[in-house]
Amino acid sequence: MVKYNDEILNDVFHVISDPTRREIIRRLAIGEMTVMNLAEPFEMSLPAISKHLKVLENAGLVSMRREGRYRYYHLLPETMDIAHEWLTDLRKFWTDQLVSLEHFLDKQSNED
Amino acid sequence: MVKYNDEILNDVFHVISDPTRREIIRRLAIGEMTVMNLAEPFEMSLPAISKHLKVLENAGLVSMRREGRYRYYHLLPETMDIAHEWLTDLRKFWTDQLVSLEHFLDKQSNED
DNA sequence: CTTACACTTAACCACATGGTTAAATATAAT
DNA sequence: ATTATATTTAACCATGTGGTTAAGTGTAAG
Repeated sequence: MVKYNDEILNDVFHVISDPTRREIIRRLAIGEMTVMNLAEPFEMSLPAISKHLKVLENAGLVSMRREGRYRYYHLLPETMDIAHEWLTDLRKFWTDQLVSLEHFLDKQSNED
Repeated sequence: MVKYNDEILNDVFHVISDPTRREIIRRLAIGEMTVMNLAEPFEMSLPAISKHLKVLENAGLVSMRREGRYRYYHLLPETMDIAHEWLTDLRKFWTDQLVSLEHFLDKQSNED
């Protein structure tokens, strides 16, 4: 059994369960961006975006560099890879089991 | 841009951000199980497990069949596939951009 | 040095979450 | 019929979440 860091998974999945944060991530995947720039398409106050960015940063999904009064945020893909890996491994697992489960359910319904 | 169902993603990622529910999913990936059986390794009341199962069920990640007084829960992989796909697509996206970002950051640090 | 700009922090609010115990439901066993 | 078993529902509680507005911080521009 592969060892996963449960706390990282808690954080990452929680982070990406919010649609605003998913959109932020998707936009940062295109390239780095300032907060102002990131916030622009959202109908939401700047502090709200700022909080989302902090959540993303604490989870290790983004980082930033300061340039004057601007802060350029960018993605840190490594952490998200852990989440992707968890899903990929699980997926592999259940697709193996799926056939036997279906056999079981078929047998089940035949017995009724 | 591929169309993702945002609400499904909200639900699925929220569901799997809880370690208890992840463990339930992992155990159900092995095969179907009764609630009692599922609850056994957790230091948690049965109602708590019951609630988790309801959350999983509402998100479309599990289903169950009744057999007498038992309820056998099993995975419904399709929904989770949507989450996996979202991460896979995003991953593809950023790995493409990664090289150019690193170039940019290198250029950046060289300019200091 | 004062004002504008790009943010973050603080204080607050309504609502959701994850747990609890106690009671309810439904089937099985005696 | 009565009791035991499997599970859910109800009522409750503490804590966390995602938003708000107002105030604070640091850099840039006039």
